[in-house]
Amino acid sequence: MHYWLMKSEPEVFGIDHLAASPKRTAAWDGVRNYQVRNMIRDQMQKGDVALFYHSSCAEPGIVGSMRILGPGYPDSTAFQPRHHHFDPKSDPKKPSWYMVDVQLEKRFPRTISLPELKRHAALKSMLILRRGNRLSITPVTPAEWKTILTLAAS
DNA sequence: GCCAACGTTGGC
DNA sequence: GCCAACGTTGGC
Repeated sequence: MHYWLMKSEPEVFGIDHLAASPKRTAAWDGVRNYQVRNMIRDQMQKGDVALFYHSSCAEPGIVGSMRILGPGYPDSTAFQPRHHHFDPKSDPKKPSWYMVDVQLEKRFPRTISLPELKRHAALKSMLILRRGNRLSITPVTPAEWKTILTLAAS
């Protein structure tokens, strides 16, 4: 079992969108970075859990938690010419990109903001806080996960 | 809107 | 394989 943090812009796909999806479930598609692709394709599995992070918005921070419903599978949006995530170089017989199904577990009662994350010594190694980090999915340690759930409930 | 940081592309 | 140019991310 792995712990993850997954970033999304709330205006594009935020926690409200996931909450409003059928069964609070959606495909996390559109990943177009090889490091992130590798994590989805090679590591994600049913039973993993993930934090939902809002980026590029008024209050960046962690807003909830999700379940990973199964292993990664080919990202079909890469094959659709009119889709804005279309990638003509992705061959359906040898897909370049992968996505994963996620289900909203909990919307936190408050946003754990980026400045708050930075304040906690226990979180100082989080990859999301590393300068220049641009990966939309990053692994989280069990200790970080626990700390964040505690903060969310406080 | 600015800009630092990083990934990708493509000429050589 | 090098590396400059370019595009994207994301906080501020």
